[in-house]
Amino acid sequence: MSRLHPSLIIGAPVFAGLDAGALDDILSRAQTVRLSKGDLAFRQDQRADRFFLLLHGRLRVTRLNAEGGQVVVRFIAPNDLFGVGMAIGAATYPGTATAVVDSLALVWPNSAWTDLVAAYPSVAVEALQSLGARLQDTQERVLDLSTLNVEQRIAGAVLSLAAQAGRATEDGTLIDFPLSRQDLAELTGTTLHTVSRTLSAWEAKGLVVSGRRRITVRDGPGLEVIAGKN
Amino acid sequence: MSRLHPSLIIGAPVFAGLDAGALDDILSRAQTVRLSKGDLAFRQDQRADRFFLLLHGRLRVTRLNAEGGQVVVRFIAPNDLFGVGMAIGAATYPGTATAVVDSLALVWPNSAWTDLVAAYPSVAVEALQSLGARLQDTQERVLDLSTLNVEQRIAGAVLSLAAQAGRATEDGTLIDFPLSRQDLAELTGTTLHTVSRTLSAWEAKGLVVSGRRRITVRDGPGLEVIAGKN
DNA sequence: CGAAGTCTTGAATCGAATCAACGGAAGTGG
DNA sequence: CCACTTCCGTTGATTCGATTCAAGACTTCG
Repeated sequence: MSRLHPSLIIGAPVFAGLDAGALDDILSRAQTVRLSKGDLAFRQDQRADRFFLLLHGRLRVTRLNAEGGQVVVRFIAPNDLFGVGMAIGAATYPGTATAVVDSLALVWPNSAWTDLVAAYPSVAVEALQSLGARLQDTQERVLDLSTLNVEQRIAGAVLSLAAQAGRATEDGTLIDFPLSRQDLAELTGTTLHTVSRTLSAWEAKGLVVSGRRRITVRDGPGLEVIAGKN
Repeated sequence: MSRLHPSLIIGAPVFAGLDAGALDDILSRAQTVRLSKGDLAFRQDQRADRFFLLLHGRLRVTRLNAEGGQVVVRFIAPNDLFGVGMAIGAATYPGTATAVVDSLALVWPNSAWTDLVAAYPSVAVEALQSLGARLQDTQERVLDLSTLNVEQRIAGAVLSLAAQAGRATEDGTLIDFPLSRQDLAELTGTTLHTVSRTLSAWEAKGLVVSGRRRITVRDGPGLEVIAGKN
């Protein structure tokens, strides 16, 4: 097996501020996993015995309830740490992580977490910050679900995805991974029908251009007015 | 100022496993705050320069959005750490904490956090776990808001409050702090009207007994059937 | 005792889900 | 490479749960 190069993880916030030796040490405990489109990194309720860092691609994390209802918890971008059940004291993964495009990740056994935190305390601090940011986001989502109507929530979700994964094109900002109406519905607590109608209406007004699993934002400020967060 | 006794914080999970000397050291940096019913521990968007541990009483944390919509983020119980903006990298408090009964808390300046984490690493680990549990709860709430109807959500909220703050009485399990219809509505993303109708219907079926800011669960299993999480 | 806060209940309305049918694009296999 | 199937999206019609509007009763407290 070939050595992994430190440049792989130098951009990851969790490992920010560590020197080359530390990065080497951290990498020496990792393995790489390829995930083809549709493959799972882990499944909900499975024993959480490994954690991951996404190097390339995009993953969707979903969570199911007893009656079969499903929500999209989040989309994982490169340099995001995920599946850290151990660090937060969860025995099993709270959701299912699916590759939405061909992806590449690093994996560590859970035992490495304790060692890493002990050897490099900044890792725990960074993990705490990133967890805090996720808690904030999730609380914001509860607020949105409780106080905004469907159109406002969809606008907010599209804007935040465009900010997270936008790529400039001649048409506007393209959300740079395949995103279905169903995905957007599960992200905003509505149905694919309502999402479809909403996007059609926006397209008629020139706010977005959208197609099969593709959305391009043409008029961000216009969407912000709809989202009504300021 | 009189010395604070270690027994005050011995029950707090964040400080679990520390010896008497450590607890003394930690307490020596703290001050106590009394909060009368209705007082605020901190206000949303205020600079987060202190963090707290609740010793006695109950606090409600709420969060407002731009249009004046409000949700209850959580209720804080004794031994809970709260207002830890600093640890999670937030410059300001993300919500407002109000005492719902006369309460007593310990306060530390933010600067103490860095020192504590450095001197007692288990504090960071415990904080990570408790933050993880809160993230889980909040994600569960997103799932509930997205997939359950109002009656199911209210049932779930009542059951979880009874589990968190229940006291056995001859009538059943009383939620042991003042909880208005409005509070429950802001916790479940509905209106006080719908909560009132729902509780009235449940009372007619013998599932609960409720009155002004009081709810007693008479038939927990009955509510669990309604909540439908199993 | 008056005033503010909390709760209840009826009636009307409305936003979004559901039901239903179809069109088109992408992937699969012979 | 074409036929078939599956997946994804659109749009209309209908229904329904929950909000909104409205009025009044009860409780607590200064």
